[in-house]
Amino acid sequence: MPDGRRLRGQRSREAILDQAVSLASVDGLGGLSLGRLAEAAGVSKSGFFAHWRDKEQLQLDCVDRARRLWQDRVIAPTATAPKGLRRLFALHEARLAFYTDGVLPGGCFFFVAQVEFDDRPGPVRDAVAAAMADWLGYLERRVQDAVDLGELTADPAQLAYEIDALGEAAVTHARLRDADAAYRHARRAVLDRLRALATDPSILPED
Amino acid sequence: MPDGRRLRGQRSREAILDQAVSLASVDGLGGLSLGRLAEAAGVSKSGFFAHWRDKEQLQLDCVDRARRLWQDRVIAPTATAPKGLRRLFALHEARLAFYTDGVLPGGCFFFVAQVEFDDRPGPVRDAVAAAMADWLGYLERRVQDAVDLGELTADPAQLAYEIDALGEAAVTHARLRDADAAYRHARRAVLDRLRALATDPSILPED
DNA sequence: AAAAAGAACGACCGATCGTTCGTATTTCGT
DNA sequence: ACGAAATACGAACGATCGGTCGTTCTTTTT
Repeated sequence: MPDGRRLRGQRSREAILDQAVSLASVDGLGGLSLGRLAEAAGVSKSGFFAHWRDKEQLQLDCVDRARRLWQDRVIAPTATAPKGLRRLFALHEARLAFYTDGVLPGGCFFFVAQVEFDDRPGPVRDAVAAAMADWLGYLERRVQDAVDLGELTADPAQLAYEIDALGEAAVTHARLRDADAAYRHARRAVLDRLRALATDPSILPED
Repeated sequence: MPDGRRLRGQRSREAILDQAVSLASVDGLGGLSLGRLAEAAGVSKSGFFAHWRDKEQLQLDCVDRARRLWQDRVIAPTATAPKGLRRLFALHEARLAFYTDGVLPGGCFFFVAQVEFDDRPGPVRDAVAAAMADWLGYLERRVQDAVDLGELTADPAQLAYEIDALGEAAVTHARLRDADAAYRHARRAVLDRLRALATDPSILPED
């Protein structure tokens, strides 16, 4: 049980990590520079190495931190929605809220990370791939829930791909084109798709 | 009309540019290093500056080059398909073929570029945004064609967003998860969506 | 009280980054 | 034939990169 000196270290470690995830959501895990990170976190560059052996260790911890952030801000809030179709759509809306609320300045950590590392073998790529596999798997299981409840007729893997793709694209569309239109299209696309596959579309909102 | 010396210069300029687009499709326009680019293209690093004033000029030319590549390999081949719904789906299939054929080692230049520059103001961002606006606009007009022919009932901007999102996501899914499944899901998603909106679904393949 | 461990620092390292400069060679316009 | 222009080069520049080292101060452990 840490306190005193160790507590202070742990606090600054978390402050650095939060800054790192934020900066990485904009410039990527590679574009993240230790000098700029240290400056933004208010520590010296060498002080950084008291907490991480090298940049790669920080990157791996960033993936873990971003995972928990996603868990807390996207997955957890949907627990109040009724299991099945409505919770599935709540998941999509929570994701869009994550973007519109500006939780991360770059929009989505994993979106940047997977584009950056999908062609770069190594431990970081594996961690990103595992995180994406977990997320997609979670989506699939929520689709399966709705199927099991008789609310939906769908292939889970197929529908999970669609929901993820339609939500993810909102990040860049919002930044490079029209933000309102992007989120509106992303929401409408999944809503229409779910209503089309639903046994009883009336349990979902009309718009 | 260039020849002789000028011709050689133009050739090496194009060779460098092709290499740049290829490398940038993997590491991004920023991750692209002039040293590695020069080495890959077989010229000296300083020789590069005989063709471009600075890195930004190269990046802008890369955007232009990638646009023409997309035009030649995705848009042009769909000219043989019947106008309307079938040409719209042919466009999606041509895009997936662009990925599966491995035209660019990183999959899609613009995918990487837009993630990289959506938060970085400047001329390159503007060029990327313009290219994406052109592509999305083209998609919308092809949707509108199908609507005008009475083959489709859809909001062009909405459907264009969906088709683009469902195609784009295949790039990272193919690299980080299962390639076959990614392309299968991407194809199936758009096919199902178009068949659902079609006046006469039988003019599209069943699978 | 002594010793071990943790946090943080400034100074510095070699490598690489984008870029500039001077120069040599070759072809083009006149 | 001749000067201008284009192509390409090697060497070097300042800046920044990730990372190391030695040191100081404080806390924890023994």
